[in-house]
Amino acid sequence: MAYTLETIAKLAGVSRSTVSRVLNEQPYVREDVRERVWAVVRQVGYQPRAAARSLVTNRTQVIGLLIPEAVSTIFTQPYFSLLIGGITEACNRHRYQLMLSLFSHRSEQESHYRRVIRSGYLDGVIVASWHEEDPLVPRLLEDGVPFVSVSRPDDTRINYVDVDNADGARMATEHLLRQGHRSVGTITGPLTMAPGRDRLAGYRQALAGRGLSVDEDLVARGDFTEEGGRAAMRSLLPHKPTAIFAASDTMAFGALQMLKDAGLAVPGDVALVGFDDLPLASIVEPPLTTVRQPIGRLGGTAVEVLLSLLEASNDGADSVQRVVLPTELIVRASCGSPIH
Amino acid sequence: MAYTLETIAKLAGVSRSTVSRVLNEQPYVREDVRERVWAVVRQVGYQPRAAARSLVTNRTQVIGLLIPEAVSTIFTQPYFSLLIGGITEACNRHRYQLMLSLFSHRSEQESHYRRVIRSGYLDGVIVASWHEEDPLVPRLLEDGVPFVSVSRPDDTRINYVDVDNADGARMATEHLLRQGHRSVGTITGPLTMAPGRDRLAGYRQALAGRGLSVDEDLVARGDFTEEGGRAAMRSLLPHKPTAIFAASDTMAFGALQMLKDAGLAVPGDVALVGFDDLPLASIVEPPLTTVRQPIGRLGGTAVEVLLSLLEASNDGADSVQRVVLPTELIVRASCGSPIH
DNA sequence: TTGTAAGCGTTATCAT
DNA sequence: ATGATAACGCTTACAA
Repeated sequence: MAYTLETIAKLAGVSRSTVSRVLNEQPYVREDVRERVWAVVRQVGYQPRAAARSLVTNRTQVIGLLIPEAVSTIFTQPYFSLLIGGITEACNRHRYQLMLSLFSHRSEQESHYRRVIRSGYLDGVIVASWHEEDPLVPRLLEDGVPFVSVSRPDDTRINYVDVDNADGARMATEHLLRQGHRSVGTITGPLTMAPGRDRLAGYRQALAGRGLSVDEDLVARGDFTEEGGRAAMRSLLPHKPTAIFAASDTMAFGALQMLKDAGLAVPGDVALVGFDDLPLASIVEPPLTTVRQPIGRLGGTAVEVLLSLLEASNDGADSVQRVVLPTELIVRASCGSPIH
Repeated sequence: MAYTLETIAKLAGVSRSTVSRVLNEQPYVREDVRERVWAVVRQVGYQPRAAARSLVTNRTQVIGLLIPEAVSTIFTQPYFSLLIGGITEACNRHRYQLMLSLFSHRSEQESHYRRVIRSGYLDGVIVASWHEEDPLVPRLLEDGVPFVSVSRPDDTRINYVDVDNADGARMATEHLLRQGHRSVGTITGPLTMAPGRDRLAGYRQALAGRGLSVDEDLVARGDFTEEGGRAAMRSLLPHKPTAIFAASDTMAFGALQMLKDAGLAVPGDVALVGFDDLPLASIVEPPLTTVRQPIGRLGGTAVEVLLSLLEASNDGADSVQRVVLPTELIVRASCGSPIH
């Protein structure tokens, strides 16, 4: 039932090696032989065993997507869906497979790491949404596993793709300032993640650019989740901001709910700008002004960078790759009309 | 650098087979030897090569999730996120890996099938969101690949897990009828998918149960997407339904937008009920009455059924497994207050 | 209880 | 241009 190279070889009247050559599109096979072999292969629907092949080539044609975050957190945030979509599409294009590795608990991570990474299942890895203190990334580095991060890390040895978070945040905040707002608050992401820090930095830059000092009471820390956005907004209310830059749409949605619950109108009482431009951003009431980041493209680019890394590791070349994609301010109703 | 069984064997002063026995928790190894081996294994951080192991065991500890639908379609529907979440969690629990296989184009499917399924990458497969005319499933059946569908198929040889779609739709429609509505329309899913057909059947049952005949003008065909919901709703407007049962929340959201655009109030002018209970259902304005299906659990159960299949294929047992989970009507504001 | 040796299905090296 | 044959790293009879 299960065909092997040997079977095909016999049927085609050649040797194993010749079949292997044909299958791998290698030269030095006579044209008619090549065709004869292909004919047999197609006829019986032969497909080489990946395990056998990988045992000798040390390649699996599989890359992993590691997201060291609770499963529930991940899939309530459309960000990840879009990211995975982009990654998947790129994988298909390059005929690579994608292994999805999400850990609910930190404790799973260790056993997972051994089982999956070290057992040679994967040619390389894309790491998304990791915190600086996570032991995973240093370990990948140490073990020499080819990987790319989808956010800018502090460590300069790490390959990454990211958007210009600070710049996006700056644009968003400047837009609010241009509308005449002077009491602009922000809901930050987790400051253990570079995007969280960078977007906060962009917010500060915008204020500094106008010669304004940052009122630390107007800086509330969130965690990129909707619930976090609600909580942060609640803590900001007493300080009466007239505008808020939330470091993610999801947090902005939470803030929006909180504002509604508090009887405040958006943008009438408080203007609101998010970050991401999730599909939902244009649907909520009022539609959310936000900083669009090309999340899908981010994922696709990560794949491409990773594959180029795998290529390079064949040659021995070995320079760090960094890709930064631009963001774009999408103005909708939630920030009020321009006052200039 | 890369340790093998041989290395460990030497370091521990035993043979390859003994190390293998220890690693696989087999009996007939002296306790002190066992400990000596483990010590070495841990010390050098040895991890068996998956490919080598799989070459001889014919097992990979990897299952695949196949979704033969455009990537973009998939990830704009939270249904899939929740499903994948449930699957992932179950995989982690059982120490299996998950390979994500989504095809954008039908043409990719064929090459994908060969590369991934037939090359022995996977022990088994979960298939979600497939249409009856899709050649994929018959092919899996023919090739004897262990798989479970996450929707009820027509073919009785297929293992599946699903919710009771007809029952859920019946509950939803009956609820609308109980409120006094007599002009109840429906937006169906694709009728090439069992859930689409079953939910329509449930709608008809409910009407029949009240001795009402179905006005076919009030049955509009959708495709489970938001855009499809909008379009279907638009086609229903001329027939002036006072209530709509949409076969998915996502379509209900689309319908909701269409109704708003048409200047109709929900539930004032038209009552609306969905199906799924996505997180968003409770957030939209007005909050959506809907039929809750335990999507995550559906995914987890699919994994469990699949693994039991893999077990069984060792023994030779081989009966079709079917699991049907219950649904629950969640009443919110979008269907108006009960009139009884 | 332990070790020896024969595969598993490929690729890769060497002859021819 | 083609065919033996030796790896690759593991499991699993079979012997001891």
